[in-house]
Amino acid sequence: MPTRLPPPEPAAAPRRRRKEARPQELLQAALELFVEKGFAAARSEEVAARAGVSKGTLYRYFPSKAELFKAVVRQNLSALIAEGQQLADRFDGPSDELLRRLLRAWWLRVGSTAAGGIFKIIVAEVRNFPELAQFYADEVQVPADRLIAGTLQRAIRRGEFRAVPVAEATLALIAPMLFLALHRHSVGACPAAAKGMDALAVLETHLALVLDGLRAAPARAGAVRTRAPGPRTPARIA
Amino acid sequence: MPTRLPPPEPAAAPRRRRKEARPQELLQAALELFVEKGFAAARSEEVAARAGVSKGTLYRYFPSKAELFKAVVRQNLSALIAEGQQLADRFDGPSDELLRRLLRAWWLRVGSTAAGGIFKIIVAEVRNFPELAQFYADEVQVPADRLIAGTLQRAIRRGEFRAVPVAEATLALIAPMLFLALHRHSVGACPAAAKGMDALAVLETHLALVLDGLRAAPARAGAVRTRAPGPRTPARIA
Amino acid sequence: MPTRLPPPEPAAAPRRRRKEARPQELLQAALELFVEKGFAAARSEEVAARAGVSKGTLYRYFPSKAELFKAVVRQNLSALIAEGQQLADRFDGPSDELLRRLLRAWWLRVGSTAAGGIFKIIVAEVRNFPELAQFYADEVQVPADRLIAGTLQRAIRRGEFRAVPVAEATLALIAPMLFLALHRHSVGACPAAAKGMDALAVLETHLALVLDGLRAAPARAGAVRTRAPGPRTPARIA
Amino acid sequence: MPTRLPPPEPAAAPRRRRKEARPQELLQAALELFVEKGFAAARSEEVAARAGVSKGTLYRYFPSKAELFKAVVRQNLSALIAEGQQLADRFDGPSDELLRRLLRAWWLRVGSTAAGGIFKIIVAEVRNFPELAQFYADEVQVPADRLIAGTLQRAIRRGEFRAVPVAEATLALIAPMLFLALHRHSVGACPAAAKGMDALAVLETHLALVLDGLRAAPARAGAVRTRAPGPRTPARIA
DNA sequence: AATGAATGAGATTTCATTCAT
DNA sequence: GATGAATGAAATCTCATTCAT
Repeated sequence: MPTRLPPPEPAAAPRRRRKEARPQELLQAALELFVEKGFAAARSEEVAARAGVSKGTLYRYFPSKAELFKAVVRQNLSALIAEGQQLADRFDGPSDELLRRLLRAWWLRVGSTAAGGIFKIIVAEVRNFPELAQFYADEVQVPADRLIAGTLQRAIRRGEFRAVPVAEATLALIAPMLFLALHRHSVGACPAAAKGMDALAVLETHLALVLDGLRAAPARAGAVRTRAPGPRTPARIA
Repeated sequence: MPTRLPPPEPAAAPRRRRKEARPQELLQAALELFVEKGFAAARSEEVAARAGVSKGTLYRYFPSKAELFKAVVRQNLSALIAEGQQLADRFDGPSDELLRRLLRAWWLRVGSTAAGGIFKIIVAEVRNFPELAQFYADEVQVPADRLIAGTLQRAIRRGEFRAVPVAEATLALIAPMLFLALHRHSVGACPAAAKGMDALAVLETHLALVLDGLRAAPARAGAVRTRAPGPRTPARIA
Repeated sequence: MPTRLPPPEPAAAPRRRRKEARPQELLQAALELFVEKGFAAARSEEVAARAGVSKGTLYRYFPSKAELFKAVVRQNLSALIAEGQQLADRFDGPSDELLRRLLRAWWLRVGSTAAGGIFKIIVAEVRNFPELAQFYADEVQVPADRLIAGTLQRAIRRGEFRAVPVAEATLALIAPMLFLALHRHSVGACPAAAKGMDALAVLETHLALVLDGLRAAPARAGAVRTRAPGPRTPARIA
Repeated sequence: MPTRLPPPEPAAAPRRRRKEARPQELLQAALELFVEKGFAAARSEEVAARAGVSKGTLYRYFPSKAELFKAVVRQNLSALIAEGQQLADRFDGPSDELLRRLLRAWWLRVGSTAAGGIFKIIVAEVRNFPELAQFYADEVQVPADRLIAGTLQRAIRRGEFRAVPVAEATLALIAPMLFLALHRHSVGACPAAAKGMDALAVLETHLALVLDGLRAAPARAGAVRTRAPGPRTPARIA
């Protein structure tokens, strides 16, 4: 649970200690505010105010709003992906176990926290800020995709999963988790649309279903077709 | 079917027709632009320009940007939901067939078209525009939920589906579709992150897996647990 | 003498007429303010206010402060240079007469008016705004130099002037005029340093001296050496 | 002699010397930066950085940016003027020789060095900083004018020069030199407008011409009129 | 004495909305 | 009815100056 920042604490914290903690405090405030309002709508000044400093101070630490956002992304997503990749590299148990671990860790540390809101921002504003689009692709999308798709391929290679199309399966695997994260920070955060729901329950249901469907065993053959025979509409994801 | 706006002076269409077609053209232009840029970032003037009229004219038809957006939502989502509800009300075949029809229609007419971008806008900006949040909840969320959740309940009542928690299952059912729609209009539209993928393939895979998992039959009992026994983290969707 | 703009004149001028006069009024206000404060220090809002409109209106007509400045330069300098070039092209009297006409016209229409202040701005800020530097070089410096240097060469070709180094002579010719223009808008405009002086007297003195010195006749040979024999310090103008 | 600042840690200079040299280094850095960017646009922090100290230290030595600038002016201009005045006071050779010495010294020690850039600053920014205007008038303009005008009067009194209007002649005398100094630090420093030219050649040409014209001898009477008989336009230098 | 963290006024530019023509 | 000129509230970012350490 993201702990609230303590109030300014006028004299308690000596200058020196404050200064070292500043970037952290600013990043935390920025994460919160970006998630609440989005990148464009979040005002730098409010980020600063929430971290208990003035506008000018924010700019001492981060040269622009865009760089501030990048720092938020790095702090909250990059580390986790790197850890996941390390785990995957040395893991030698069954692949579905690896997948479960990766996805659960993601949910616990990202999806269910404020960091999950970053995806809302990306989804919402990537088209308006090409610089951020590129950054996100390089810093998050590519490594994360390599991690999950790589794990699926490992599973297929080891005969644990059927030979499914990897890109599509990757998306099907993570879509509900991302969607839940998105939801929590948008409609789910609105009084108007509030509707209590157990996110973890949804996720577990989803995971159970999908991992089950991926399994190599020929159980109930034909019941699950990887590729539907329907009309080939050209609905390609750009 | 969404057609491109004609260039400023289409000799074919006499002035009379243009005038009557105005609202349509404005709505179409607004849909496109809102989806491209988002609600806040789309400029009224550009909407007007894209519809071939002036800013002032736009305001003659819609009293504010917010009302324009509402009209876009009504035109593109409300009608489909109503149709779906009508279908559900008089349908008496198997429930999974009904669900397939509803979801396929949604994909064909919303998810795979510009209208699907409305969800991106909602996800991104509800929190910044409470008025829109309320409107969306009333106009889309509640009726759509009633339609899908109602169908699930019908299926359970008729013994076609197992007794799953309806709210969670509804979400798990629609999440990947919404997610794909979102994706198409955000990361998927960015050159930086372009990655060809067959959306329909993802959807069919997903539908097959999930509907399969929902079925009442005791097939491979235990393989799919509706509720995971793991630690009950309080990760409730707000 | 630059006539002051009339006060806003609330109802007298109909919307339409105002609109057509706007760019002119804005350019006039911009010229005045740029000359008073310099490019960087002049505030867009004050330019607008001086033209009797609001900040936003200024930006309807000129997309940025830099473009506004360019428009001011074009209006006040480019036209005169072009006229001068035309005169030179069809002039067939004695070259010193041509030079006198060119320089007097410059003084009357630029040097002695607010437009002369543009040189102050260029001198002061060209290094801080490379975009303006390039613009000025292309739009003013090169054509003006061609005009004057060309005239000197014509004079030399026709045997009217001695074979002086053209570039240096061009500078020596215009330096005092530019300097006077500069002076009028800087130190000369300060109460602290006010010192009445007859600009035209200075100029005529200068012209007389220099044109006299340039003449081809061998009068008092040696009295005026084009190039001093002193130690060749490498004091080259960059 | 202006030497480049040493890099941050010059082993050769012990801490002691550094400390004593501080004001010098700061003044040198300030001169360079003021000349490059102008008074308003030069950032205090960059001055400090260029002198190898921190912002705070700069403020320890000079209480404000304006005072720093004044110190730069005093160091670079006042001394030379005082020297010139001393020379003039005890000089008893021909006046044109005195003038040549004064102007050449000025060019060698000011016009051709970074100090010459101070005039660019004055020209550009006096109007925006009345405090500096007053300071400059008192500290530079008045004494310098007294020196040159005094010398002219001496020459006239001694019958060496004709009875020219002193103020105008003073200006005509120094204008090209100032102009060249200005030029070197503005347009001349811009790659866009670079045009090699021999500054000293221009100056010598000018000096030769003007001193020649001033001479008392009735040489070629009428060729050089001190005051043109043309229409008396009221083009007075403010 | 020296540092550099902090401040906050201020500058350019954007855009929803109004309303005279 | 249609137009587009005009407004002015914001929002990002800069920098001289102060002062705790």
